[in-house]
Amino acid sequence: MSLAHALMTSLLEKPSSGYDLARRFDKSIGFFWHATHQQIYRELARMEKAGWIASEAAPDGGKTRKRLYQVCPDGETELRRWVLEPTAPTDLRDELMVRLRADAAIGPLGLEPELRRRQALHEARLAAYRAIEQRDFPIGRSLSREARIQHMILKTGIMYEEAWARWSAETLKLLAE
Amino acid sequence: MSLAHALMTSLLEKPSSGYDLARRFDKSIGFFWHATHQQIYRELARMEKAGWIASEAAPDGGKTRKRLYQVCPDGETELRRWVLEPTAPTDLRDELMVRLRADAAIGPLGLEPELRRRQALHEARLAAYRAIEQRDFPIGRSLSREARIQHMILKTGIMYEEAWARWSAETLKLLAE
DNA sequence: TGCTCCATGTAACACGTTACATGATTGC
DNA sequence: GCAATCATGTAACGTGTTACATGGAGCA
Repeated sequence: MSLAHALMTSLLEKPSSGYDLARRFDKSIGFFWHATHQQIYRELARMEKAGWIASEAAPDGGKTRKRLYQVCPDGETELRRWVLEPTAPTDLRDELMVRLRADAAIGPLGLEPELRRRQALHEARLAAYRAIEQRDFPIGRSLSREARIQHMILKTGIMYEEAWARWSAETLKLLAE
Repeated sequence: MSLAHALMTSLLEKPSSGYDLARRFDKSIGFFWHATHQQIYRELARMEKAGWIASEAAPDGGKTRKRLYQVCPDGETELRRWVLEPTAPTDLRDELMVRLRADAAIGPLGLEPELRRRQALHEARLAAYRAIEQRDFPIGRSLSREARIQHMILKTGIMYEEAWARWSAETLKLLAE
């Protein structure tokens, strides 16, 4: 269970509603970790029951049903404990790899359009990340420790999309041979 | 549902038992896509019920309970259909990223040992993949289309582990600042 | 009035993990 | 005889996805 900890990390920086979390889930985490609102509401309910977070009606005079969540001391203790647990690396596990392998076994089946689509998709994301990088981490500005780590996380997303875009191009070349 | 299609791809190349599939799940897929034997047995049962695969007792004279599965025409039809479906890219979603983000918010918490552990882990995998590459795809040998695609998939795994090893090193440097 | 967005939720299901169980074969 | 490995399975649970539902607020 790690969605809970990801949400607490977001809430630590800014108390938010489930709806807000669902939409952004926090800039530098949400870019590469999507969660549906159902998942988030369910998890928030569990966390509140466990005493990790607490909620109050949003300060809008009861106009909306919005609830603001924030992290309790127990939640931060739990987060500190969890951070130092060992992690298992995430598998690659991209379906395109399986399709490619199937194409090798019984193909050629015409994967080129899909590869071009994927390449465009990764390049679009790459452009979006780079725009954010220029906006939030301009060159030559000295940054706090926190900002430097956040920048590192964004750069990881950039590296990831670069790698997939390059991979798509290379694989297209291979299929064209 | 894509485990089914991954399994069929493996079975197309070599009819196998659930046990065999669980152990190797096929070289160039299994390296970066792990599945437990329970998942595989459950999936094989479903696929047989759907008429995608068929099984027979292994030709060992009933000595073991081993069953050999192979792909039926309906299964191959389904696989061909599935291969051309559009794919969604896999999220990065590595827990280390969340831990790092939490460290930025409430840290420093001492993530260095974990990062060194992860770096060593990725480098070990990298070495294993490279050994396989040298064994199965020696330089200067001309390869079939199928082998070239399989080589591409292995190289993807190599790129992936390289990227994570490099990332670990860079992040360690950042935390040491 | 009707549309879109805000904001939260229930229910059912698919997929993945962990624990436990069973019995046969192989090797020391 | 005992342990390890082969080979298959059941059960329970945790996480993630999809469909559907509800009602208020803001705007043309």
